[in-house]
Amino acid sequence: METIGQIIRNKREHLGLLLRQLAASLDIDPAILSKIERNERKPNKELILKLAEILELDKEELLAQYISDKIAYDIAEEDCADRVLKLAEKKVQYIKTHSVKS
Amino acid sequence: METIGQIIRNKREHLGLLLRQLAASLDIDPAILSKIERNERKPNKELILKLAEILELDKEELLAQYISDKIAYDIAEEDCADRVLKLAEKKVQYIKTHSVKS
DNA sequence: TATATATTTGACAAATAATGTCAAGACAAT
DNA sequence: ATTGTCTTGACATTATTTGTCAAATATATA
Repeated sequence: METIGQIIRNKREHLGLLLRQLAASLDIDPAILSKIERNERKPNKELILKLAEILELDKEELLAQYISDKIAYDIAEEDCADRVLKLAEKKVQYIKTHSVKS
Repeated sequence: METIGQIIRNKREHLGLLLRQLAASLDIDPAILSKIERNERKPNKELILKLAEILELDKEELLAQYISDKIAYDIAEEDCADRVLKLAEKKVQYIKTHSVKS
């Protein structure tokens, strides 16, 4: 299973970009990008969208990977992870059907 | 659909406890508990476990409600919520099967 | 080996978010 | 009006996230 960091690093290298070059495009310090690619630090949503743009990756897909990573990390340690995900699904449905459409 | 706050308030009132009494048992300010019961502030895991203990609620169940609340809140705004949950499920499986058993 | 370039690491600062404290306000019952 | 309960909001404290930087490490090549 490929991590977010691996996806980013693979794509960057495939495009022949240096870490500092991509970092410059993203307007962040190369040290941060290095840590993100090694999954030592988590990118935020804004950065994910920028990355998808620059690396020509599907925005929705990368975002889904990013959010699911966060969730998996949150609940992996719990032994009720399956139940949690089922409940979350229900709640999302509920929120969607009951929220005010803008 | 019952929220965490509602579950707590219902049970507290059913047990005939005043807000300040339960707050004292939990060793928190009544203002905080008031906000938690109205879902204005989120309890943390430690508090959830204390609450389950004192209110005689199932620990696993309350914890599952609490975590799924957090997740649903995180992803409800995304329009790829379903995909995110499916991915999270896979990742949890992966983490579980690949993590070192203590 | 020496030099240049790229990445990693860790210490630290700054910004942001979570949590705790408190007093005044609102509400209901008597 | 007084008492008791809960709510609200301003503020302080603490924790977490995010950003900055320079030194250390790694890699390649003359």
